[in-house]
Amino acid sequence: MSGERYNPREMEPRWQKVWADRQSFVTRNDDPREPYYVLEMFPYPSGRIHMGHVRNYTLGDVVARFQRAKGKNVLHPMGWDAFGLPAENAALERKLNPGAWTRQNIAAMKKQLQSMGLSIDWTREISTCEPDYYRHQQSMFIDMLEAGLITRKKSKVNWDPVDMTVLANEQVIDGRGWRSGVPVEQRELTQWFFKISEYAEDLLSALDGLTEWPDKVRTMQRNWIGKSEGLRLRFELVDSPLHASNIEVFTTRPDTIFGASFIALSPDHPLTTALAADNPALSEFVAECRRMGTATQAIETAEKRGYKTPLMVKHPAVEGAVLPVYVANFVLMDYGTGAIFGCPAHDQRDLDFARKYDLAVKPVVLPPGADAASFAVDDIAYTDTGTIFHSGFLDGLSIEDAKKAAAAHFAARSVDGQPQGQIEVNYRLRDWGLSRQRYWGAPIPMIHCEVCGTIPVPKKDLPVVLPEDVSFDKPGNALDHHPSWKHVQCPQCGAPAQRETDTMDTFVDSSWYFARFTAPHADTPTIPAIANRWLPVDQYIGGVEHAILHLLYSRFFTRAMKATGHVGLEEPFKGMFTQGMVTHETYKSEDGRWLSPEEVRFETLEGQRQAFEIGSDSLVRIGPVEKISKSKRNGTDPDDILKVYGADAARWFILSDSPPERDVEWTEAGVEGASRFQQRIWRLVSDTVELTARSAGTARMAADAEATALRKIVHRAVHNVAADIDGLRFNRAVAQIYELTNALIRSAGLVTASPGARLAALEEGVTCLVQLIAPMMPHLAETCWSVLGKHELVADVLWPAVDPALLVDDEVTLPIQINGKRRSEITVAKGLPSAEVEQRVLSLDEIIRILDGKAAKKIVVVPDRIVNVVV
RNA sequence: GCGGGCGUGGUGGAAUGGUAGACACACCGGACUUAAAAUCCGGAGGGAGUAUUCCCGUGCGGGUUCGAGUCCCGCCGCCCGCACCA
Repeated sequence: MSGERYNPREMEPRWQKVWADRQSFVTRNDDPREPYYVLEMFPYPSGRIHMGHVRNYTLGDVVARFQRAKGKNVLHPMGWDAFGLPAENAALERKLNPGAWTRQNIAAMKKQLQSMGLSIDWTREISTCEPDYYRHQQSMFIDMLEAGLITRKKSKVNWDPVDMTVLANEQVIDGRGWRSGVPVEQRELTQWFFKISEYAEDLLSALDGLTEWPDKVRTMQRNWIGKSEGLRLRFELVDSPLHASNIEVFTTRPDTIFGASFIALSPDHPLTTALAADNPALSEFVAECRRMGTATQAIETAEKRGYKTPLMVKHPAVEGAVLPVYVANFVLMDYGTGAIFGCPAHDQRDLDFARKYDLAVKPVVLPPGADAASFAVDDIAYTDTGTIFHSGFLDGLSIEDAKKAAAAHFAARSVDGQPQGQIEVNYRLRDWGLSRQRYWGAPIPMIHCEVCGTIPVPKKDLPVVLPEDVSFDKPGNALDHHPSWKHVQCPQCGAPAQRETDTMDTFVDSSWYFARFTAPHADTPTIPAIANRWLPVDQYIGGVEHAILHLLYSRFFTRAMKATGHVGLEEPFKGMFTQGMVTHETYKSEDGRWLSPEEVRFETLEGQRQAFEIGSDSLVRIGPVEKISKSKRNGTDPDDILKVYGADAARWFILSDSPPERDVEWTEAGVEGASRFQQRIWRLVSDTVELTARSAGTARMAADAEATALRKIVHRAVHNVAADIDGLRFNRAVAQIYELTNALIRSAGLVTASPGARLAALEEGVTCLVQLIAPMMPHLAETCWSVLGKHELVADVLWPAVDPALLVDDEVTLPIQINGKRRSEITVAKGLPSAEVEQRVLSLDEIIRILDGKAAKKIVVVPDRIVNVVV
């Protein structure tokens, strides 16, 4: 037996079948054990899994299998984020039916995932493109609409005038449609919105409670929500044309009001629009600003430009002073009030603008230590701390105090019957527009009736099923073009009416799938009691690219589901983990073609690794390690790797090489190493079984020192590996397992001489080793487990119990430092009093020699850790 | 510009303020073999020395400490996110 190699290709499908037949990973909601929910972000069914998926699902599977071994009732489901643009593109480019294309991809990817040996409960599989799923989403949409969480308003979209379609921002390249190549227009459409902005404060403050999330993600969300506290300030117009008598601005720097030298309006401000109506020059300026607006990258470098209007406002704090009103290209309509006051001395943009249009630059914040008489601002605005000066009643105050004083001052005055200044909190976060003028998405369950208005589809008529007999011959939304689908009778008055043909943003689909998994076959969106028992997800794992939108939307949606009675909690994900990317070397031929790893072979010549193109044998340039991408062709197909090395080797390698939050470089050598390690374990297990068989009947002797030493190593490894898996430090867990394996192999070589206690310790160690590798290399572990003569599955066995007595040593080896440099060491009984340690150290021959008669000034003894002699 | 992170051998990376480089990959040497693969044993941060051993070493410069990769201050470099947000 020991001569045979372990054959993953044969064993892996076999165990996958055993797990499936025994329903090993089917999770019951009424299982009394403590629940544990681990979830990886579900994939978009593009057709094939990639290395990022392999990493993501391996990480999750280790957690799932480990928690199962710890006795938890583990929920580890999988589904498909199945709506989205690529299906429509496939329809356009290859004349495929989006639904058929998607379902075929799902089938292929499911097979691939299953070949990875993931411990997934496939009975809970869901796919967002099936009416079974989205009918509940439609029903919740109606609930949320009725609860006032959804609104309908006009909003700008990118419109491709040739394809007659709305484009996502990433489909706009240099201001042009990605397919048509024509300039994109901004169009106003009436669209549905989730009122996420009403939850801005809650979503922000609750971040503090998400202690098991990466700081990076929390910070990104915080910035995205973008809270800023300031003052809404009203400036009286000198003349009041056009029904307006004042201009409202938002500022976070009311302390600098005495430095104000102009007012700037957004090109989209209502007052601008009114002024432009009979002013062609202004309306041309506005149009120009809009054209700039689409080319997002140009914004950073765009010059500050303005148009001076005939309007003037009164300075709110300086009697008799007036300020000019400009329309400026850098003022955003959808933040604050769409108007600002410019204080050039203390804001870089305002300064750039003021220099261009020759406006006053009056410093009002004096830097510490600067001279009030001579301090001036040149080309760099002063934005640091200081003392307010040249500012009337604010003089001498700190910035913070001046902000408060200004707020109080303006609150007490009134303009047009309203306070001149009001404290206001603004958020960058805007409402979540969920309408997509797209076919392949969940239909929004609304009906437009000329008589009754826009009304929800009655719940009894749900789902509003997406028709799959569609044609993509015409540009635009295929759903809108369907000959019959949108024509319905109004459910209220019976008159002919039209369905809403917009579909929901796919982010809606992914904002609640984690809740659906808890009761995937229920005929309501959730069964609240069950959802509440499973949620929040204990450990959610995915890429950092979803750090903002998906996670924020899910956090909002969970709150909305709570408000509508579908769950009883607000935060969906207790633990969040963002994995790093999978990278690979890049290869380029001499004539500049990217080569895939399969097209390259390597040789080591005089210690130098060189690459050659297979076939032509011409030299290949080995390029930098980069994220795996199609364009650079530096990816390996997971299928090929699984076929050659097996799932376990791939899993093991991807866990072993880097901490999971960092990028990992996929290397052939690395996965080969994993494969070799697999064989070492297999040999160790086989040898142990053989030793046991040969020594049958030999009397067991009492434990000797050797046996105890081995047992200590084993128990320590069990303890440490558990702690490392718990902390998601898989690379360290792997290192621990390597050390244990090395120790066991060494000891297996010694056992032959004297069986008995040592063999028993070896057997215990090997049994534990198999259990330790089980979460990571589950197929190999099952094979070893059965060879060890166990009858149950290792997947069903509890994590080995650690004997605490074996974790402590009765002796410790302390390093001895002289002046902080390690010079020697001493082995003493654990817990030996410091005074005694000190005495023994000083009487060591070696220490006496090094000290060479010099007296120790001080001796630091850190019990059971280290000794430092200071001379 | 703002925010976050990271700098340790040839490489990926270990290291509650306490022996820097665990473990692995790659490499080198040896054993086995007709040979290769596989496997096993051994070596290895840099420098000096036959050697016991000594000196230097965690991006750079300071500081705190008996003791700093780790903490503090100031730089340099790289990566990521957001960005005309008033």
